[in-house]
Amino acid sequence: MYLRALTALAESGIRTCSSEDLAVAAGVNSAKLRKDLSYLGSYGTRGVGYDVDYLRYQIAREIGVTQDWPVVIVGIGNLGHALANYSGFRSRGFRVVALLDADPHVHDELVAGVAVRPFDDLEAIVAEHGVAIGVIATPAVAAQNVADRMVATGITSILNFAPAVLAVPDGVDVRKVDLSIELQILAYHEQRKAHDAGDPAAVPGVEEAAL
Amino acid sequence: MYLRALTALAESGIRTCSSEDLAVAAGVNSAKLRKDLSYLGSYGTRGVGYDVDYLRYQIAREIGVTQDWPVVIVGIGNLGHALANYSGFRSRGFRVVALLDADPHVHDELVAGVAVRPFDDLEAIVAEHGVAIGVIATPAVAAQNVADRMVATGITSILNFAPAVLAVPDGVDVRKVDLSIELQILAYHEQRKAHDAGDPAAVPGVEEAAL
DNA sequence: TAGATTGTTAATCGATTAACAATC
DNA sequence: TAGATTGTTAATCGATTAACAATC
Repeated sequence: MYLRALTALAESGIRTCSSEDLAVAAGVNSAKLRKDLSYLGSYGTRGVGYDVDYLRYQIAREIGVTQDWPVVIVGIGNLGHALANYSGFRSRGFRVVALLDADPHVHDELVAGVAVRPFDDLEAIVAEHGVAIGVIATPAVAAQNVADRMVATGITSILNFAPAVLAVPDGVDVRKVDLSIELQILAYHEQRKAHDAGDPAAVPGVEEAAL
Repeated sequence: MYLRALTALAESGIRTCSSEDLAVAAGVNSAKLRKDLSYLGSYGTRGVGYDVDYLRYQIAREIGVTQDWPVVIVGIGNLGHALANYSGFRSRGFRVVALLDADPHVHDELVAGVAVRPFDDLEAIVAEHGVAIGVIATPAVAAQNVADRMVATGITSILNFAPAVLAVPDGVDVRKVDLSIELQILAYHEQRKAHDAGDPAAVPGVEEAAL
């Protein structure tokens, strides 16, 4: 987030910024920002602030954004399509080297210039490209099996879009993105707003303190 | 998450479960689960556990999943397409009532059976359908303007897929999903793994304690 | 009654933030 | 030197979890 905010600052011609400036741009508290940056090193100047380009470079180097990361996407439904075409991945060093799907009907179809291949090609593709990161965009029922196969082939990081809890061995990182839970959380708060406004259709709720 | 885990349990024929069972299914600690449920009420039976269907009903009622939520999606690129087609929304009570885009080239195009309309139709659509939730799937530069217009029309919950920090008034909820930051976090950990394994190409990192 | 499991308390843990000495 | 701002400490806050009395 800080990297992104710094890039935006640089693009608007700003060469130097204070922790307060950057914190506002990133939407966080400035003390938190300074503490976070302190884990990377001491890249600011007291009384002056941070050199935008220099800090950008240091953060980019630290988080490995300079490397090229080959990625496979499994499950080429609507979401898989969108992910394959998502420009934000490519521009941040992620290269989609293969799209896999268990359904033969979509095989050889071109998505974002890449042909969809059978899921059983996973091992060969991971070995060929040195893939470390896999993306799961399958239905929930298929996700654990896909994860198991990914782990068996040596993938150690998984981005899971399927609404399922994955069991993986130690040393494998899983991050989960659940689009409909995000909407549900918003809907819950909407309902609470209606309730607080005295709408009689709203149900009695839990303690606000718990939220 | 608990609701989803309970649904999965119910579908596999399980009628009763302990907090430990449900915690495992949801991927959390059982003490946390019991504490979370305690905010809703006291729906378990000591010595026995929870009735799956009863607890499902209570959670569903509490989070408002029984209601129908009209939603507008702004920005019909790849991601907007995928979101419009995403079956997980419809099945959880979210109804996409309109797709909006500023680009006239995509107007009247049918996506998931819904015609894309001009962004300027926002006010009319929100008023007509009583929309409270908006989804932003535009490029980052357009996001703040879209959010401002949404807020002006009375939308009070925004799901933001654009990589931008949105400024909104108090009382408006924003949730942000940033797909490439998720991948970047995985890539960061991958880099750390390579570093810890002694790969000389890996850069020196921050303290593990900070992660 | 004995065993099991909840609901809740209190302890622990970690993240956030205010405050300020260091220093440009 | 005076003003500004970092880097870091210590306080605060909130979330997680262990432990256990309540009770089925």
